[in-house]
Amino acid sequence: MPESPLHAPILSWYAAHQRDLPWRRPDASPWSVLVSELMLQQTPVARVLPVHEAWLERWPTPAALAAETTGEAVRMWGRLGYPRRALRLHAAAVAILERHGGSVPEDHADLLALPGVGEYTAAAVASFAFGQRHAVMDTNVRRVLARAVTGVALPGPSVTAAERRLAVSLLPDADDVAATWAVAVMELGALVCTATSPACGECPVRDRCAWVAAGAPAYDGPARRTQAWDGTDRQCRGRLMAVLRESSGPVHVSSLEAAWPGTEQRERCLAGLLVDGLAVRVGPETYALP
DNA sequence: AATCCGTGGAA
DNA sequence: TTTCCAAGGAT
Repeated sequence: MPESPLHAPILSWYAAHQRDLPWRRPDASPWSVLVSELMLQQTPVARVLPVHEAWLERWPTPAALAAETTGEAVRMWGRLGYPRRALRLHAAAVAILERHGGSVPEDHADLLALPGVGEYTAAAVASFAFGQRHAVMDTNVRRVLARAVTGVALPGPSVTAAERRLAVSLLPDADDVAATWAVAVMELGALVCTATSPACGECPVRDRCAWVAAGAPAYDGPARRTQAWDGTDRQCRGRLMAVLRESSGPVHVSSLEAAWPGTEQRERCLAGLLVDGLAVRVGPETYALP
């Protein structure tokens, strides 16, 4: 289906309201786009901006990053969260160098094969960096389509086949238009059709929105489990990683003990960090970034 | 398929 | 203060 009544209003809205983000500029490299996508996984734009800028300045190409240790990548990652993404980005740089001569691949399947690149990120890079026609399904797009087309407040916990069919059916025919459509719907979800308090008064398709037409009914799908935090392994790992990150060299176990009092959990989490490659043991009682 | 994996700002 | 959640991926 080439034409939908949603297309023109959303494309016009995007042309007028899009944010000026570094990875969207005309001179942004595919590498810049790929780095941004890894950083933006589960992480707000505002926190990504400064790290992305420093990252691209230090490592302007995949080859430059591939020449570094993984520890430097983890350190530069800073407090973005989910530091395994830094390892994956480094591994992706190595793979790009080895398999693609140092250039970010254009092919969706090649992108998907890179560490840290799943279905969403592969489609996003292929679309945003190379102007291809793909269904780019992130949480923003899913929410916009759930409301505007399906008429429900929020999408379910995982992408369904029906959602994917819907997204594909809405793709404009032309590659370049489809690529702009993808980023436009995403931007609408990020700026207007937000999760908690959507600004329907500013929405270009409010008069066509199935959810608004239905009276904006509350979410009634399966319960969305909220992640626990206090006392979890994730919190413990975060504390340990912060100690390693903030030290210029190896740290003694006493520093790690000071960061997390529970011995059993601390040792389990430290072992996990070693397995993940986020930390290394450099002496009988000292640890460091890899 | 369900769980795990960080962080910090905003409501 | 507590809760929610922000351009997901790997297992």
